[in-house]
Amino acid sequence: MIQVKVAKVIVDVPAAQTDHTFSYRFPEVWVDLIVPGIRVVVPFGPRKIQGIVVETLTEEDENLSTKLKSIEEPLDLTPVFTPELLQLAAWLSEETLCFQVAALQAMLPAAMKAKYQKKIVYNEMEIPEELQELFKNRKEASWERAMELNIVPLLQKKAKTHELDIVYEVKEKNRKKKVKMIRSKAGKEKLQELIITLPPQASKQKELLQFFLTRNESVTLQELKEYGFSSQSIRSLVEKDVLEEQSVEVYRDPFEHKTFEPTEPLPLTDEQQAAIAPILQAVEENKFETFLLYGVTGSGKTEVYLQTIQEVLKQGKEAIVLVPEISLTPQIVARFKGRFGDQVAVLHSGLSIGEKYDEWRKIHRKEVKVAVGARSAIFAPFDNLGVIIIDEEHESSYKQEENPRYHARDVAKKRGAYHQCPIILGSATPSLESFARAQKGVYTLLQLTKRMNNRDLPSVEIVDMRNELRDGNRSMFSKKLVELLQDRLDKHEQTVLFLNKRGYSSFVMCRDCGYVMNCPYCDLSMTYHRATSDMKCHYCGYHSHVPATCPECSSKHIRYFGTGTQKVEEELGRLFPEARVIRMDVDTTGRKGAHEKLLSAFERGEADILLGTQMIAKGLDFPNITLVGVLTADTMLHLPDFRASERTFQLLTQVSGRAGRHDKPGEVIIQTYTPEHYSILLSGKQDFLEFYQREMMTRKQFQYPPFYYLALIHISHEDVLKTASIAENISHYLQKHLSSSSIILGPVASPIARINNRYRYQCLIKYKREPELMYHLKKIVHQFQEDTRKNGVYVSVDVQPYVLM
DNA sequence: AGCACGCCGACT
DNA sequence: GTCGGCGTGCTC
Repeated sequence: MIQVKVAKVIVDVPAAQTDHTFSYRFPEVWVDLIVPGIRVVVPFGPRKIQGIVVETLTEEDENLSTKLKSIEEPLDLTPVFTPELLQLAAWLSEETLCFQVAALQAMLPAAMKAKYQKKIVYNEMEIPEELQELFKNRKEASWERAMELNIVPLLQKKAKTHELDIVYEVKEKNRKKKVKMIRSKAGKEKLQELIITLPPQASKQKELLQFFLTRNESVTLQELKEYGFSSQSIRSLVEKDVLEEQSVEVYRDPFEHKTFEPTEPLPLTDEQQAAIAPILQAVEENKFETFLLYGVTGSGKTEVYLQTIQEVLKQGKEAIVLVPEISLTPQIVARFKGRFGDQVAVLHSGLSIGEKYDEWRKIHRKEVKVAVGARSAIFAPFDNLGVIIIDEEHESSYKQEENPRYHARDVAKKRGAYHQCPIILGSATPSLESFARAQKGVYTLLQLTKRMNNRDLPSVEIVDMRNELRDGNRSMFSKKLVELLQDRLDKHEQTVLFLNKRGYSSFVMCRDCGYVMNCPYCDLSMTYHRATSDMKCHYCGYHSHVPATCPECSSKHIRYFGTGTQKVEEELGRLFPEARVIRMDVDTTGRKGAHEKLLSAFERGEADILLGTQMIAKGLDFPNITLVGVLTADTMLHLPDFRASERTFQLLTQVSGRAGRHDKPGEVIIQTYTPEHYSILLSGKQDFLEFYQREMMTRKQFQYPPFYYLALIHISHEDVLKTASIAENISHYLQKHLSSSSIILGPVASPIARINNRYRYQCLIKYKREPELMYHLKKIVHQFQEDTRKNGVYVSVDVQPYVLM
């Protein structure tokens, strides 16, 4: 009996019908190459696609397996997934109900996602007249060109007779960056000899030889050119076999022009000492334990992380540090690079696809031991983890809002259990979920209650804007804030002004009838864009001109509610003409590196006031900031979201923490229309514990996390009635199959009732214990995914959702 | 997802 | 009669 090598492959086709392994044979010579975790190209129907090998086995050849197609080629030399990550992907797709490919894809840098290209290859000698236009004397042409020329049917006909073939190619998106290096192939004597024997007119070549007499290592082509050598003379010597040209793979270095000040471990305070001791013990004992490091802003959490990592490295293990997307400022990178130098890889959204790929490869090749990055860095392909740290653990950016809808915290726990290593969740304002777990003893609570060097927390004043209005102040700056701003300008100290833009998008309204322009396809008001001076829908991309008159009442009184940062900036200019203002928002930080540039300009004191949105709430740590102003504290408080209070408290506390972190004491002004609300009141006192108690009562009363778990089901369809009826069916199914202790809300129309002309309904499940839940959810999704194409219904599930819209 | 195959309407 | 519309089923 003949034995056949078979690989089970997950193919790169995200669809319900292909969400399983496909078996392929592969030749004996590839046994060492085709292993679980490697990417391959496989034939799939008429095309070639990428796949990931998840298992290999040897089978007896019983005709059956001879029918299998064969793997086309491997795409990697070593597996890109460790066995642990393959296992993790399987778990992830189970837990988040996503396709297996989606889970696997989420673990790789974007550069490794396959790109497909369709092309036409001509097989016979003479290209006929009617195809000249397409092929232009070459044997290959792109499919796009054929489409342009409108000759696809002709080509399909010719493909049947194999006069030509339609070929499907797999291409990698990103190539490795290579640099041309030149080195001498000959010995010194040979070079000397050539300098003498070459004809006198080859003077440049002689100079080049002279150069290589003094430098016998490789030199980059670029460097040679900088010395004034031409590619012509280099080429001549390469042809003479004296010099050699080789392509050497290099990393793109996002921090090329930056030096990181090396830092030494700082002496720990008693509190820090007490906090780090149990962590170090867990590291030493290889114990999987989750710590919640609750430390007020400026209490030195980072130093605890750094010294933990130091211990982990000493044991020859690796560390992952997660930081929230936007806060990964150079400041934080600098602290890790400064302590651990080139042992650190940085993975975050500010890097280009190529740069991320290179940083990822450093981990893959075991050239670094620490990965610092945003959410997806939790999948760093380490195989001997010693600790996982999640800084600002309450941040919502740790939850991915598209498939796979995972929370990095859950993945961290899964990996921690596998590697038997501790997890540290750090925050000045922990999420209620985490703090409740710490209270119950599921997590180990560690506290840092004092700021470094016993600096006081900034004094916070809450200003009631209703009083301001009553007193005739209609501007967005309270008298107190204006006063303090002037004071800081006089003292040459810096101010951070924070504008919570959410719920404030710039819309256009008719002042006579109150008409607001809505997107015709989505139930949303459209946003005004000053740059293009048109209206745009942020969900479907539809845009149109701003009407000159109101479409409803023909009034000419159309008003732009473009509140945002631009307007504040204008008003600042009016109030303080001498003030230098840096504005940070999506408009000014759009380009790569802009974010960083603005911040460092502010750090150098090139501006007096930094004005911005969410993005400036965290990570800022400049000594000269002594005033923080929050212009509208309550804009996010009234969002239809059970976490609105929590988010408000967290944000205000974080922002306040920006002031007075160094020698000078800080002041904070919080402007609000609801000063009596506990999340505003308590953030002013920086009293997390009190806030926690109050908010827990509310959550208990309204049956929300952490007292209940959530699962949200979305249903969408072009037809409202159809959507509602499917939602109704799903709700019935749940009522029938879930335990009576679970609460099923809905079906109701989603807060955004229509996007892209599809109506949206949702069902929210609140549950405490529901062992069969995943089974039922899977069943629901499968049932309706099955006829997605038949009837256009789309059903998706978000387990433990963060956004309920 | 893509692609091919197949079955119906409006054109040379 | 054929070109091309998109409904349906399959991909190891």
